[in-house]
Amino acid sequence: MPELPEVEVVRRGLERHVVARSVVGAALHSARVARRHPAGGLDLADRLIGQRLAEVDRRGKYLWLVLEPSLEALVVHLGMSGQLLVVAAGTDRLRHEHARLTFADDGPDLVFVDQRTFGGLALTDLVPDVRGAAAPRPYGVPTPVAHIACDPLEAAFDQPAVVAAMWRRQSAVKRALLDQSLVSGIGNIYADEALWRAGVHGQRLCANLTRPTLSRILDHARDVMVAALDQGGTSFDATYVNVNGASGYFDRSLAAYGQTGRPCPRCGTPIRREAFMNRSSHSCPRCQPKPRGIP
DNA sequence: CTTTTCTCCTGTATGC
DNA sequence: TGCATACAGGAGAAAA
Repeated sequence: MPELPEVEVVRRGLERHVVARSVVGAALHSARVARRHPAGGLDLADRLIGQRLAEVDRRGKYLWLVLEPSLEALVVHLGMSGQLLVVAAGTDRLRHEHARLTFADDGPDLVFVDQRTFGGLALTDLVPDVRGAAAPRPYGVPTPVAHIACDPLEAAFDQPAVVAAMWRRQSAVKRALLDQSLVSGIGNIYADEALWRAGVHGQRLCANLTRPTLSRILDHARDVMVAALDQGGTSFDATYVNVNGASGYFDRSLAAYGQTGRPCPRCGTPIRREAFMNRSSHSCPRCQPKPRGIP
């Protein structure tokens, strides 16, 4: 699943393959891919044509291209299975292809592919970046990103403030890690890994943890995402931007996520899987004891 | 305001 | 073999 490291790998690929190019054609193949664009897919496509992709930026799992001359943003969210692929101009439509941009230079097309269709595109205004005001972005951020918190890799990420906000919460610490308005970029995989590294069960209440412990969990979240990014970067193929290529290699380094029944790398106890928030949580029964009152 | 639950989607794996 | 069911889960709307 694309979380922060995978999205960053895609951002770097776009920087290399599409930034500074001008859109000459845009096709949206399904209404659903533009469902977050209120004016609809035709409007989105029309407004892209003739624009230059001036810059690519990211916050958490959101990705966007700054358009010139309109100074709007093409916002991309990959959802669970979205991919941006750079393919030779004019190649046949791909399986699960939902959108395609073609360029004035007759170079490769940019294709949005998404099997489970939780991802999508939108064209929105750029607004001043309030959340990241400590390290402002020259173009600002797209409207749908304005309510998203900074991610742990941003210069403007204020960890003491995030720790304080978490500590005030009456909710499970894993729920807080997944709340993109508190800290962005963390999904189910890296939440489980960060909690395993910290030796904390995800159903512990934030308010019952110490602030140093919460801070340590965020440190681990950052560390594990940087480690994944380092490996994703090495698996990047020069000819296309591939989300699966980014996460595939790091799979071998996961200690908890998806490791049900395998020995905990720290103590050897089999990793358990539990249902939480309508998804799966993976943890070590010995290193991450459950809080009281949780069966 | 804060916190939780529900819904969207389809390919793959598993069970009877 | 065939059909039904569970599962993967990000994010926003709706509900509590």
